[in-house]
Amino acid sequence: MEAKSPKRMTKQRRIILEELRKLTSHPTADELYEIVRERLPRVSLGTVYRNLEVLSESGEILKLESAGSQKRFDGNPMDHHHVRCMGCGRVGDVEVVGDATLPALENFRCDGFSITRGTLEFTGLCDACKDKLDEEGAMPEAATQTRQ
Amino acid sequence: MEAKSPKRMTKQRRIILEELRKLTSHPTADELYEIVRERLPRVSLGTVYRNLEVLSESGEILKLESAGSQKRFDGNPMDHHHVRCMGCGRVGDVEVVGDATLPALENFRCDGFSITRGTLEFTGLCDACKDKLDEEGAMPEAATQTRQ
DNA sequence: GTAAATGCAAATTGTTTGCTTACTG
DNA sequence: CAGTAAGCAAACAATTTGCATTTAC
Repeated sequence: MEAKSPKRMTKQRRIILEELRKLTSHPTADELYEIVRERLPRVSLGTVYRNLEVLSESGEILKLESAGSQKRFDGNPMDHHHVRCMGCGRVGDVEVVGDATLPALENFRCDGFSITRGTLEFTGLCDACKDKLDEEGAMPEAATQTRQ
Repeated sequence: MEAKSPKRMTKQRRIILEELRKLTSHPTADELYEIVRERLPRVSLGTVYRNLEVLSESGEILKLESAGSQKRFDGNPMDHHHVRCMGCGRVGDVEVVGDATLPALENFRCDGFSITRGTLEFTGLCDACKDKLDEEGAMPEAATQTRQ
C-alpha cells in the first residue's frame, strides 16, 4: 500500500524532505514552509503541500492527519507512537519503556473496522501549555481551548 | 480541568445533546446539524458548533480533534478507545477484549509532554473503504487518500 | 431584567486546484 | 523534448465570529 518512490527529485522536494528530516517537532505545513523559505525564498506554500503529499504517499514521511485541526508531518516514516498536546496541538514522539508491551491487535475489537496499524496517539499536555495552565491557577473561564 | 455545567439549557442545546447521545457514529458537526434540523428546522450550523464546543468543555461530550480533517463528536464522555478509518475519516469505538491490559502510562516516555489520557486512537480501515479498495484491485495510483 | 444564546452572514483559516512556465531525466 | 513540478492566485471547505434579536433563569 505504499513505498513507490516519487517521480522526480526536484530541488524543492529534496530540500523540503531534508528540512523535515532535521526536525523532531512534527511541523505543520506552514511551519515547514517558513523553514524551507530560508533556503528557497521563492518557494510557494502550495509546493510545500504538494510535496508533503507526494512524499507521504511514497512512504518517505508520515502525514499525521490525526493531529488536530492542522495536519502535521513526521520525517521519520517508521511506525511509532505520538502524543498530541490538547492545549496547542503540538505532537511529540512516544517510546515504550521498561518491559511493557502492547497487547496484540487481536485484543482490540471494533465492529465494522479493521485495525491496520498499531500506532497509537495519546492525549496529553506539552510543558508550555502545562505551565500556562498552572500560572492561570483557577483558570478564568474557557482557558483550555485548542489553538495552534 | 472539566465538568462545569453549561450555563443555560436552551432547547437547541438540549436537542443537540439528545441527538448526539442517540448516535454511536461519532458524527461531524454538519452531520449532526442535518439530524438536528429535523427537530429544529431553523437551527443554524453556527449554533451546532457553538454548542458542541460548550458541551465538550463541560465534559458532557467528547470532541475528537484527532479525527482527521473534520472534527468528530462523541456523545459518550467516558474514556474509551477509537479507530479512525484512513480511507474516509469515520471513527469507531474500540474495546479491549480477552485478558489484555494496556501498560500503565508510566511505561510511555515522551520528552516535553505529559500524557494525561490513556485513550488511544488506532488507524484502520472501515468495511466500506476496505471493500472499495478490494474492488479497485491493484488500485490505480493514489486511491488511498483521505476524503470524507 | 439581564446575561447568555440564537440565527444569519461575513470573516478566517487551512488546504487544494487550475493554469502557465520552468526544469528534470 | 516530454512530461512532471513549480509558482502564483483563485477556489474550497471547515470552523469561527460580529451583531442584532430572542430567551432562559
